[in-house]
Amino acid sequence: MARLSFRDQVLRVREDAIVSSVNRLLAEKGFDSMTVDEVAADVGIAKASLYKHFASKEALAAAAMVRVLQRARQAIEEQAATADRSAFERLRAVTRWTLQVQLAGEMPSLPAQNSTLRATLVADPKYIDLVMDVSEKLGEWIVQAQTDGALTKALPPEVILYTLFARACDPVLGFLKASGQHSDEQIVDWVLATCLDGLAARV
Amino acid sequence: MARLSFRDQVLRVREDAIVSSVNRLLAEKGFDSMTVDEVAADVGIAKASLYKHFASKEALAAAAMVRVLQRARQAIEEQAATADRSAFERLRAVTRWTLQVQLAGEMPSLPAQNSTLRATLVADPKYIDLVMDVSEKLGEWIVQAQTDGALTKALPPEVILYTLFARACDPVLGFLKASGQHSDEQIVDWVLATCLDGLAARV
DNA sequence: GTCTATAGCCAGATAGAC
DNA sequence: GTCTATCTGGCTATAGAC
Repeated sequence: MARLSFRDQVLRVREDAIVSSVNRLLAEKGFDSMTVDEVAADVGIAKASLYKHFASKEALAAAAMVRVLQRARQAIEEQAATADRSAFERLRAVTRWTLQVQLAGEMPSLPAQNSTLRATLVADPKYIDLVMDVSEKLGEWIVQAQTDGALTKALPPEVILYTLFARACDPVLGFLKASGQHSDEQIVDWVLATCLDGLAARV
Repeated sequence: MARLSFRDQVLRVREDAIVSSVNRLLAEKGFDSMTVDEVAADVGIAKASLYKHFASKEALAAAAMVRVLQRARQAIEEQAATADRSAFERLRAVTRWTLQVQLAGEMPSLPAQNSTLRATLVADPKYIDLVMDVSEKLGEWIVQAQTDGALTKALPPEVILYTLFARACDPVLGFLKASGQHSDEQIVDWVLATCLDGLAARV
């Protein structure tokens, strides 16, 4: 990690505040409903200043995605560092982390259809590298857990990986939270159970 | 069903064509990205004519939701009419129907956060009645299937109902279809399996 | 009820002074 | 790099002739 000048440190801190606001607003309202004016107001700077840091609204969203993927990779590495834990248990822990982040309103949600947004994302090497890195590490655990007999062998690893990724935007969490009758931990436990154990009774 | 004059029949057919276009565009691009200009062009009439039929863009979306809910209720009633079928089998059939509709690009997708859209929906008695009707019928089957021992008793019926509803916007279907390596039936079978059987191995 | 033309608004992005 | 002020385009919705 290169030493940063004081100037650059200030800049880093400011950009971090911007990404935090974007992350929260993306989780709250989604990409289309979020406006750059809101972001600027939330950070407390002028809109034109925002554009000195990020080239476009899409670039703001990409930065938020990079940050949440960095957090995900960190969560994965923490699991990788644990001893005496099976691949299945590690996958379960990372999935639980994902659900907790979403329930806490810290998971940015992007529309899968927006083409200019997708173009910005795939043109961002940081984003691409992180997605591939996270996919690869989870993919290894999935194969291992299938070998261990903990995960079903009836599904291809690809399907399992996508199903775990999709927990980041599972609407059931929001439904249950909106009902206001359950604790966050209870909600996470239930959704984790639907994902891993399924709805059909286990004999 | 009241007899309709020829004039009203023409009108009915035209509005049906409008709702079809809205339904497809909502499935394709989502509510925010869909423009009223596109809808008018797709139907082949002027935008001002559209507004003679529907008061707003939100009203268009509500009409599409009502239609897909009517289709859902019909699918439920077809299951209810079958003999020698358990509640669990009926739920599985309806869930399969939902996944097929989504994979076929016929499931309108609306942002859960948009407040003016939500206001239009909850102000529409047709929409509300259909949601309650569908929920009630599925809820009865869920309780029955739990009593039969086919669905897990570890989850409240509410959680199971939401989880089934969420299959209407499961992104895994689109991911797998985008990979282009699997048939639609294969994709539906896999996602249905993740939902009902879960990812963990069954002993 | 259909059309053309346009009003009115809002959001993304920029100009230019400091 | 920060600001104020503005441009530009696109979108919802409507006016008004036929």
